[in-house]
Amino acid sequence: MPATIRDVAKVSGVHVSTVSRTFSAPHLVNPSTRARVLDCAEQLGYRPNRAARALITGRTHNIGLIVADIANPFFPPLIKAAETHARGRDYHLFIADTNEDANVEEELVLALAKQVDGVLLCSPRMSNTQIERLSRDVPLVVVNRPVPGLPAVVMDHAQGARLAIEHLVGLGHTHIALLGGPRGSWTNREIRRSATLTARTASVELTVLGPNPPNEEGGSGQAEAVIRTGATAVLAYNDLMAVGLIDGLDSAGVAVPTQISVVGIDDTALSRRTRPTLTTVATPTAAAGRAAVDMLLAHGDDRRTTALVTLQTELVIRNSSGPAPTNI
Amino acid sequence: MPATIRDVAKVSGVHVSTVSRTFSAPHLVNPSTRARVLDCAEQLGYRPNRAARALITGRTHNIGLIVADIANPFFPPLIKAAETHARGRDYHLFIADTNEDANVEEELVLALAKQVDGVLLCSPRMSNTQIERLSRDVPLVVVNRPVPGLPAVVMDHAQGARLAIEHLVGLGHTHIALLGGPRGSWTNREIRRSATLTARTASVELTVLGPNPPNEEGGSGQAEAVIRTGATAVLAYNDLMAVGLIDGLDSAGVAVPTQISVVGIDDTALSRRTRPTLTTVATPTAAAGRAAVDMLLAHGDDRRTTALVTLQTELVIRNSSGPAPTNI
DNA sequence: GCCATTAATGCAAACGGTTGCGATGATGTC
DNA sequence: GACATCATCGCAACCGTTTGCATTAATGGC
Repeated sequence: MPATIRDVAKVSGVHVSTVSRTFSAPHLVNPSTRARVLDCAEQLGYRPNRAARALITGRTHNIGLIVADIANPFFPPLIKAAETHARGRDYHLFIADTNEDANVEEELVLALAKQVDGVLLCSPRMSNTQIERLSRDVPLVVVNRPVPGLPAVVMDHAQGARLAIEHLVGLGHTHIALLGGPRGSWTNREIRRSATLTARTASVELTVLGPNPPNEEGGSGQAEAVIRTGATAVLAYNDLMAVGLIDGLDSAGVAVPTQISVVGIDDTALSRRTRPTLTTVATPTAAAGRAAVDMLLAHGDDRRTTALVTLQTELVIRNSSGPAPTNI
Repeated sequence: MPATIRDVAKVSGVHVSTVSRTFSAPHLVNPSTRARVLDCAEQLGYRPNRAARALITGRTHNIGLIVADIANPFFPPLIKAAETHARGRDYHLFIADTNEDANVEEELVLALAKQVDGVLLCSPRMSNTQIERLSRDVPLVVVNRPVPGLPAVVMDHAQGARLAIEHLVGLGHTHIALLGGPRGSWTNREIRRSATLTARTASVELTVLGPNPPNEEGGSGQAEAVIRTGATAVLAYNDLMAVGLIDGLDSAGVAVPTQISVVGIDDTALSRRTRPTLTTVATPTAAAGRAAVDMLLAHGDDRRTTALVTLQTELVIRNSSGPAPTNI
């Protein structure tokens, strides 16, 4: 029913190849016939079928984007940026949600492989081995985790953790708790490593808690444990946990930030909306989305590259952190 | 490089059509040869190219999903539900963000048309006429707005507004303000109509403000105006505006809910995280996503159908609403 | 033992485009 | 005016798959 290239050819009285070239190689066709063809195409409402085109060119002009959980407020800004950026380059985005399941993840990459020119793997749960195997089927760019031999874009969490700890030290805190995230998370290891180092350098005590699930329950459930440590400040694995922790402290009658300061990571939209508003480490999620698209489009078909883009983080000071309470 | 149907045919010593049938019509091929073919396919890592298949079958097994703004917390749960539901039926989702732009919206539908079996249009900004025209190019299901002659799934906002107003009346409020949303929004009209009717029936005063942008600024910016109305309770167009309004009231030194009660609409994840937690009308977004996918898959190719699914809403009482302040 | 069925497979034409090659005519150069 | 060059366009094969039809062999009924 929809007009094909043959319909346009018939109406405009030229061969299909000429119509094809009018769209994909305009400089090869005479301006006057090109005008005529375009006119007929317009008339018939013709639009090239990109899937058919992809069959022979090998380029679909589609990009796959796989995330663990769309509903996690960390991802939408990244997705939005990637989508807009890709569309500006005439690419469309396939988006899939794995529900944090590594098997679903693998299946999705395989299913998408033929329909896209590459896949953006955000915070993958698969093993490095699995990921490397998949990279033979389709170009991959990993986001939020470095995978040896594959292009990746990561946030400088080491820097972020350092900034956060230094901020707290500057406020006079001498005992800080680190509310760790999920086991096996590269980000978590980075934060821990950097926080430990920074605390040691500043000669303050650091107590590490975890692993914990990276959501609100993972924060609220650890409120008691945090209080028991005796720390006067906490750095949480992400904003969700920080917010949950504030809730838990609130329920336990502990005031934030007067009694305990709390710092999150990610600067999700959430952090501006809570009471108190959340001091947090801003990770450039939108920039990460754009960078990932760029890397994919740049590398084209040479799958194996060691390119690693590290994006800087930034401390955003709001109301959940304050001076250490003075001992009486 | 990736194995094609011909490679499998060559290795297993049968014709390509037999290989094809092993996958798309297994009952037509001898069990023993089928086993052999499957074996070879497995060996070669063969997976059917869905785009090539679509070229001849006409079914891509892809669904387009177009939203105005992925970052709006209303959408992710809807997207997630639609994606999971679709994948369970062996469909994948193309997702695109229009940045609230009607032209981008139209362009996207056209661009996606050939690559999908249908498009889910969420809260479209286009005119009915535009939408109807597009429905000739690709099957459409509209979400969050009824379009005559097209399948649609909407929330029962009239019911929601009634529940909210009745809740406030029950708390003793006699003057309520309605913080309206964007001009041209069907949802907004529904809410206004129902709120007005309910208020009249209960003999309480209702002051309508707006139109306003449907975000936090649209709420915080109207705080002064709300105070001037003298109302002791407010129903906002959505949670985002409600949260913004609470912020604005807070800055103006007005306490929620002791001086003014605030009720939102949508029950986004946000509403549980703010202080005070937000009383709101829950709209079943996940169910809407699933219903939309079902309608699209059910109607198949008979484009024009008048099916309209209306989903029930529910009042969720939290801490931003309370008894009307007693006059001294 | 013959004929009608049926199961299993091969053949080849599609689907909607792209692209290397060759044909044609026009142009420029001397 | 002959020849090389070049712009323009048609021809046909091809991308990976499906599918109606033809072919073959095996089966069943009598």
